[in-house]
Amino acid sequence: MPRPRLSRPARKPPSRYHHGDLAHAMLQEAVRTIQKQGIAALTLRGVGERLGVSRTALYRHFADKQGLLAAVAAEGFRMLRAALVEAWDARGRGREGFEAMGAAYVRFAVAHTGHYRVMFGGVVPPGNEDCEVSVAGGDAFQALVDAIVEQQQRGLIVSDDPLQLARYIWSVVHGISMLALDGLLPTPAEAEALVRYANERLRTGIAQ
Amino acid sequence: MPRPRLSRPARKPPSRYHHGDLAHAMLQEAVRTIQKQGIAALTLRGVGERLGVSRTALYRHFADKQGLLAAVAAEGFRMLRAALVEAWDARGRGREGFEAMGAAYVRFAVAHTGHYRVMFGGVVPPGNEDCEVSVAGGDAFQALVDAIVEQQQRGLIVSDDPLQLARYIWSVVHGISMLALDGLLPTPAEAEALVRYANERLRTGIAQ
DNA sequence: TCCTTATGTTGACAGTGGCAACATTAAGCG
DNA sequence: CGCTTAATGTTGCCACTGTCAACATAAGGA
Repeated sequence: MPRPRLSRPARKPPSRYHHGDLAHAMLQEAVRTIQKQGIAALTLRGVGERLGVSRTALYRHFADKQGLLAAVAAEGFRMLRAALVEAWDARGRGREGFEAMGAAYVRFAVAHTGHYRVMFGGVVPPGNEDCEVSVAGGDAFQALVDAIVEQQQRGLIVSDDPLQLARYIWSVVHGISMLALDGLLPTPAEAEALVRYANERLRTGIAQ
Repeated sequence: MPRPRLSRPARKPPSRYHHGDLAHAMLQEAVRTIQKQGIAALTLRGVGERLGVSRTALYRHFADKQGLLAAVAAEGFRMLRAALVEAWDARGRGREGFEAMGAAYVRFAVAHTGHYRVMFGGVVPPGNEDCEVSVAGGDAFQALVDAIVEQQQRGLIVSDDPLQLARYIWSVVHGISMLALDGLLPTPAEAEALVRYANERLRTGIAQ
């Protein structure tokens, strides 16, 4: 029940009826819920309630629950891309920066479980080449491709098809992230150790 | 409504009240549903209906929906393990067999989407070290470790910690599988090409 | 000022997982 | 054979969920 307005509304939350930036708040709350309790526990009613808003307010900002999840995935891919290029740039865009990129990937996955699980949980039905989440995902992948091409031009990496190389490397970091998320790498330290090991073996191969 | 029994029951389905092997049938039906329509579309009522059985019959064979999904995951891990050792054994337990193992992994993931999505979708809450699914998953992983150790003893693979090596290689094949499942590798042929490429780069590394 | 649009709310409905109580069959045992 | 008991399947019921339609409220331009 909406308690009667006691005094005239303050400046910052002027009305309490219109939230101001509900879409963003809902995204945040959805991510927090998934991170703490898993995707299955995400409830539109719960999100609304925790934000002090009605259960269907969401429909003014997202098409439906799928839409909310798609937005989470898209935001996740944008954040991932930012983390990747940041690591790559901050460490000199050389071999060191490239390895930092890998570490940044896994660190993102572990730190932002809520996003990551939605990004790769088969939640968004694949196919739509030009939907927001596909575009964001493609951009993140492209950051890796760009770094590979740059390394190839400096002769630091074999000059195979960059796309294939990128897929291969993406598989490695994504696989490590999944192992960590599924609790198969007990501690975060173990995850970082695996990343370091993977970087070494990635460079030199496993053949004797 | 159960239509009145017109003639005495035939031999094979003697009663129609007791199904005979309902647990197995439900597993099968659940997998089929997930494969065709995704995890979100899996409904206990739907499973029961499609099997000509009541909606709550499932509870005589599984604790709840989670239990059914856990059984799917466990069965998946057992099937995966069988596929891995079969490929490893059939191709001579050498380098060729080892690469066949990788190909078999990806082939399993692509062919059994229904199982694979449950195995790695974050559906089973991690932690329980000794639950059925954890054990089955550990066994599948162990098959890879064993193959690595055997290769190391023949001097075909660098003699690093086998566990770390196994995690690294598992990450590669799991990552490729995920890319394929999420539709990022358009055709199955493209997936196989990536596996072949990964095998080559896995051996020799990416450094120039 | 009034009208339009954006935003939030309430009521209602079908579908879902799950529990308790009941019905039906199979299986052991004299 | 008959009786008892456990296994298996069913129905009634409940709280909860996503979603839509209708309504309420606020913000902004004319």
